[in-house]
Amino acid sequence: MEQQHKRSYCVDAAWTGRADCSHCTIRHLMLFSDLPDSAFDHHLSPIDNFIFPAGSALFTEGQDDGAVFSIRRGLVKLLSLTPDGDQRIVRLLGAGATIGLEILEADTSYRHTAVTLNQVNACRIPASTMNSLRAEYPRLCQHTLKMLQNHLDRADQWIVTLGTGPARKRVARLLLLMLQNSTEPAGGIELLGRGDMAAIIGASVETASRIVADMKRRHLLEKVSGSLYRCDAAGLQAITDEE
Amino acid sequence: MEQQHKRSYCVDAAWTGRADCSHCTIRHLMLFSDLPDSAFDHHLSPIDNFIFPAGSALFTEGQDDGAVFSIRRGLVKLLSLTPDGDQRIVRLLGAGATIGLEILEADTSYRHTAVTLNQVNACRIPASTMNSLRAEYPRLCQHTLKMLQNHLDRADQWIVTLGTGPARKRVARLLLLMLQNSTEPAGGIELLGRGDMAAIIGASVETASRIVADMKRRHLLEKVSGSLYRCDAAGLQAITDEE
DNA sequence: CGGTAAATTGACTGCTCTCAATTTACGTGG
DNA sequence: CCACGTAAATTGAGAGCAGTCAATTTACCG
Repeated sequence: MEQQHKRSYCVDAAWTGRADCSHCTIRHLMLFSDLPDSAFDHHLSPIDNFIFPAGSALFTEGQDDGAVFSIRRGLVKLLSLTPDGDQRIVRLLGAGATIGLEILEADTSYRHTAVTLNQVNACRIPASTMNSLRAEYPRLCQHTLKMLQNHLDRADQWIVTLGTGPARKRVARLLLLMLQNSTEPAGGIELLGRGDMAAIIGASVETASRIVADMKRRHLLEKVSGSLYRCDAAGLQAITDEE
Repeated sequence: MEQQHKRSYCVDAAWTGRADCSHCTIRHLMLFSDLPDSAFDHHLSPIDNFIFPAGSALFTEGQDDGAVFSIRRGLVKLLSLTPDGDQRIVRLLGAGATIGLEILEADTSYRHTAVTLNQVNACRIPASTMNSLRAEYPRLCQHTLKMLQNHLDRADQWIVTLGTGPARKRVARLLLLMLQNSTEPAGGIELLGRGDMAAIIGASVETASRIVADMKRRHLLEKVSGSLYRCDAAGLQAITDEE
């Protein structure tokens, strides 16, 4: 477990304009999928759309921006500090996920630091807007429950599949997991940095690197371009099933 | 990681009678703390109170009893299966916790197997009762959100404090965690079985046993009676802070 | 093309796992 | 209350896995 230097993440997000939820192309999987178009007509606090470059922080642990973020495109990691001062990634979230829901409870702050892994398009929804909408549309509360439950399921799966067994199996399971959620065609995924992999499976950077390098040599991973790799799902599955 | 044989847990729970929520002595921390007394006057489906002996299953992964359980006394472990077929404990829950909330979402089954670690007193609340109460009292939905968020916080903490670092530190953190939640006086805790500890920290039974035995020799743990031990919080803290 | 950060590799140490053997604890029946 | 049987806990020995420290190599950005 290496001691990661706490770097300050840049926050030079580009404001893309006021969000137009009623015409959102992916509203079916978003936070407001249940609400009628009329719900978006008048708010006190506006919903804004941003594009964050890779490596920027949407929010920081302990802070309270008073807003949740709904991810439209890209990948976000949630970081927690270990007792030793290292950072551990406790979740990876992509399009359709809503993060920072914890601040809907009064007098709380963000539980994690949320950092983008690539270019991310996300809407910032003030907590006050959520609260007023919830008063008007009880179904929103139901939907929020569903999303929290989804986070919980992911957290439990994280413990069981990425926190158990030898490092090689954990990496293989991580790659298979990313393959499932990948938007790339034909078994392609954006390979994470070794430091991020290490912070996910709870191992050192060197261990993560050795395992990935070995998988490349065995042609379980083949470089396509940049960080895009095509991977052998059957071969990876064989690793998780070993013994 | 040892291959645990799937034993069938006994389910010989004793029915203690119809629950009387309006006179519940610990209602302030229970599921229905927000509701007025009048809410409990008439339900289609009854709320029952049970006493489960140690080692019995409240519910099983994949099953759907259509009820949540509110724990009044005792300790419950939530088990998940790893890809290797072993079992991993993903949460420990005591008085005031409500488990099985996932079945409130339509057409789902329990995500874990819930097994009692000692004698447990719990109320069984049918999902239908929850749903009708929620329609009547919007605050219940709020409160359910709060409880789910609490589960999520515990899961994240689990990953970070019990899934990271060398085994000795994990055990020390586990003991400190149990000490916090302990109802025993003066640093006393009910020590878990080595198998359970191993399933929590993700190590073999032998490793857990060696660490605990060593802690006893170093007088960080002193037997009081049965599985009740008094532990040296400062000494344990020193272990988590090592290096 | 240089400069920096990331990835890889090597060497070595220490931790954890597995397999096996005891030892201890506990509930049951005599 | 004691003997017995079973399950849990402990301990030992050896192999393999993972961590650390340090050196290179590679990738990427002006």
